[in-house]
Amino acid sequence: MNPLALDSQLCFGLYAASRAMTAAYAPLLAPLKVTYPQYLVLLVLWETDGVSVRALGDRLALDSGTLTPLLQKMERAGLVSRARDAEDNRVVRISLTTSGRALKRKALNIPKELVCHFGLTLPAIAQLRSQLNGLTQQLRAATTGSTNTTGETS
Amino acid sequence: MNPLALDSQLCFGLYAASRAMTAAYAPLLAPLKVTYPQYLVLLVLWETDGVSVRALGDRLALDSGTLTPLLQKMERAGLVSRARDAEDNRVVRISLTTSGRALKRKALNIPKELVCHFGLTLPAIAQLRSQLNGLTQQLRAATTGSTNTTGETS
DNA sequence: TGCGATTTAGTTGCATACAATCGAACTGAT
DNA sequence: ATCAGTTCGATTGTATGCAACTAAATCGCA
Repeated sequence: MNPLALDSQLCFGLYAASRAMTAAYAPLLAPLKVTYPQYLVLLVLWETDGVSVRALGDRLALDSGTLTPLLQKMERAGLVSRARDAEDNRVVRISLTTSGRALKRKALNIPKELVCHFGLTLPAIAQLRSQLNGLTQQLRAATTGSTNTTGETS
Repeated sequence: MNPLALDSQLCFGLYAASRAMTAAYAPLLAPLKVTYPQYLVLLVLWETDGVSVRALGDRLALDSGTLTPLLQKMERAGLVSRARDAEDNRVVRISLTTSGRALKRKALNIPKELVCHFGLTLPAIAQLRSQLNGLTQQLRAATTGSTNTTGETS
């Protein structure tokens, strides 16, 4: 069997599924006037308002090169405010505006609407998500810890 | 339970896993001097040389807006050649150069190297891939078919 | 045989991703 | 206090993705 067959690659399965998922979100996010990554930022802020750019980046696995322009757009859109931390002037804290908080109500039914299209049961989704999280952990360990070829879980 | 909890979202699991996978490929692709999407194009061409841009796009779920500049870069890099089809002058066929074909040998061990980092068994990978493919199908059906709820093929 | 609809690649504009780098702000050992 | 080292967010440059549109070529039906 060809080890380089496209359809045998888990990487391509992930890549295709991830983009298909983003495309599936697009029509649901359009009424909120936010993009998919902006929606992810909102998910974090709706859980924990006032996080630093750094904490946001840790949570979403995105760096400042991606987040800074994205957050500036959200600020211009009136969804969040950005302010230097008084304690530590290096830190920029992101806070929801009234408008950003209000958007949560319009987003509440998005998960349900999507699940309707999944063709999967809720437990199957949870199990898949769990597998993906495990895979992500393994990949990150293998990538950043590339000095460690022994396969240790650290 | 909060339906908008970031960690409960399958979408984020996919998004994070996909990017972690791309990051894991980076060091393995660096010696080949290709990016991850360019590697996917090569996987297709190593299977079927001389495909049209359209067929390539169908296979990878990418449109000409993404593929055209990417293929032009690969042409400048000497990996592929692009030529109009004599039969149908709208079609551009992508063919591997000698250099592009030779690269396959250097790529042969990439899948094995990555599996070593997965922390998953081969059957588990195959099963995960299968689930992801099914999910992708469902999402595409739900997305493209959303404008047309009547079941028309147009 | 015309000719409007369709198909194909290319182009443009916008929004991520991410590596590399920068400058300002903080930290800790001296 | 001081200064090398670190952390933080911003900036720059490159490479996707994708929607919307264009131009050329082909198709199909009256």
